[in-house]
Amino acid sequence: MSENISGPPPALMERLSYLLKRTSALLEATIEPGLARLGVSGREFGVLTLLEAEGPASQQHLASRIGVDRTTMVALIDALEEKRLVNRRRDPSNRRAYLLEVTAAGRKRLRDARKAVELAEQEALAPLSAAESVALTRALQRVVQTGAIESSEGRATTAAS
Amino acid sequence: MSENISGPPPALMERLSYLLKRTSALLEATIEPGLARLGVSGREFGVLTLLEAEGPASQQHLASRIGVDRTTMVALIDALEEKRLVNRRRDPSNRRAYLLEVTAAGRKRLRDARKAVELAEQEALAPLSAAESVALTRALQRVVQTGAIESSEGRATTAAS
DNA sequence: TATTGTTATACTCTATAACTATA
DNA sequence: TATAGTTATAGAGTATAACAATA
Repeated sequence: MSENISGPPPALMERLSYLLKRTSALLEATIEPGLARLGVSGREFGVLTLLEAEGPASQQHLASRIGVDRTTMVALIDALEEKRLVNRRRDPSNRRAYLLEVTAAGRKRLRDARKAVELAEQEALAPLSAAESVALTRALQRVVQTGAIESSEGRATTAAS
Repeated sequence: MSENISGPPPALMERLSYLLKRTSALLEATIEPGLARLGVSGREFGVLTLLEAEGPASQQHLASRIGVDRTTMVALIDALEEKRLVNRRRDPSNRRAYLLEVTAAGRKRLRDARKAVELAEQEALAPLSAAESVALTRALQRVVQTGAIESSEGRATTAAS
């Protein structure tokens, strides 16, 4: 009947796993509203980013790149296609597969979404100096890079958005 | 039929949200096997840590501290109680509530689990220098601390383990 | 009337198995 | 026989609603 505005548990603030999960959730919560106003989810933003960067690709390719099953990809692309942000074209050289491509509207939407995401990222990183933010990003990049190499000898790990 | 050992998409490696999610997933994947061998999940480890640090507490208190619903807490405590790691005692001053407490076996298990977690954390952070690891932890702590303050004016965000 | 723990239930997310059309 | 996309379905995880005991 008193201490209800708790704040994060000090006992967990030294646990890197907790810090990462919580920071990730925090950033996602900061990002999602902005993206929602633009009519895309975090994951859709990831798919659009990937598709623009790595050219026309099949659903399967995209799925493996993003770390989800190909069956999960179906609904994702369904939604993006319905919003006219992505196009399904048959691959002439393999008519089982699609060549997915970002539409003009999709590229425009992606630019706006990227701005919204970058704004949210800056907001979440407000307590850090510019140099610290860069250091954080670089550190995470190295961990992911190394971890990805090692886990390619074992099971694959997920993550989109 | 060639580029199958992909690695992380460069297009997403500048996205902090992606880096955080992926690092978090990577670390969790590194931690879980070690904890599994000790018979606890990541979330159970979090509950034990919290309970040891913040003394006897009710399920509701614990749930709000960890950011889950009180109904979710029931099964969690059921499992910990069945393993004799946590004890349910009625609160004499409020017989609706429990006073949950870590058993002696629970404290022992927690010590072992903490060692396993710290080992996994070091493994995941191997590509960073000691100074960089500390900087990463400190940076995340500040982001979480600040973010927690701001989101207490809005909705609560989750994260356990 | 409100609160703690509980259960039943529904919802979300994701993967596995099985089908189709292509190869 | 294998592969790309699809569908149906099942499993994990979580929350909402409703109930009993207590306040």
